Amino acid sequence: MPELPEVETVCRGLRPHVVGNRILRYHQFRENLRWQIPFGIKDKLEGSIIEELNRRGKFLLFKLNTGNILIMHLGMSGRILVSDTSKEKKDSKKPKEMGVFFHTVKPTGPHDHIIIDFSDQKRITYNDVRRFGAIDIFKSEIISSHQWLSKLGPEPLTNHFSSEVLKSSIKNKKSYIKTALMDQKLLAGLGNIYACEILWESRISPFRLCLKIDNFECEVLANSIREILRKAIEAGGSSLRDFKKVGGDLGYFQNSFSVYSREGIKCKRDECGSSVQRVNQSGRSTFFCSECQK
DNA sequence: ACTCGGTCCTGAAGGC
DNA sequence: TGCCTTCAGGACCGAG
Repeated sequence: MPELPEVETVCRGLRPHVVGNRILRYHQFRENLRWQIPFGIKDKLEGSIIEELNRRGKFLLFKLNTGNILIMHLGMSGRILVSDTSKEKKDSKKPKEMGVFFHTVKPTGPHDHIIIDFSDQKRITYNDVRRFGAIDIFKSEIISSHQWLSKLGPEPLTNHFSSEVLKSSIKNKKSYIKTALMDQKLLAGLGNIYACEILWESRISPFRLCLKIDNFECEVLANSIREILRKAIEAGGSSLRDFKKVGGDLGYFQNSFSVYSREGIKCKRDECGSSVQRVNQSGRSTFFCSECQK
């Protein structure tokens, strides 16, 4: 689900709730998401304070005061929601089982897999229908040493990325440019939606081979990448089916899509009389305008 | 070394 | 109504 703008939106929404906050309780309701959740994660998290929350590509990085770093990926359908348990109404009709008041936490909705309670009664819930998400915890001075991060390409919105960097990473590739844009080793954070949108903006066909993209086109592409991502973040990401911000609100960049999910609809360029096509490319739907994109 | 298709998982939508 | 197929924002893995 979430590409860079959605993960950035989650990161910004979550940050004021969790940074400086102490983790009181960690609860998980299954032992795996995409992969096994590491044993011992509960003990490493409980009692520690979150010092920083950052994003790298599509990963969220929670830096703890213990030196541990919690790393999360939302996969296709992962969501994080924040709630305030002090405001929830007490369930007075709840039977007192055997007169014992064990503090048990149960998932509140289907596909709630992890709940983290903080000392100020804030709660974050990780929900993931398809369970392609992942979570790990590790300790290292060098964040990029983690295997999920070590092969990631540059961040598109920093000065580690430029048209020259893009050019040098694609110049010998035989694959389609669209496939390359979605390759996290090349560039961190783009997925199917934004790859389609960026190519339309750049007027470049998704079927162009990387090695045939010239310097000028790389410059156009690099500018579109920065521009589209910046606008999508500003809009709070795109909400199609699963994505919601941490407070439950929707992003609204989907209203600005030029091609994605617009099969059969007229191309957004006024001077273009053509309509958006959808084709299968390397197993993913590609939306594009064959008139404007060459 | 590089590239591509299959695969994991659940649920929504559409055709018949 | 119900059953079946297709599709979905990701990315690892193994075959070629």
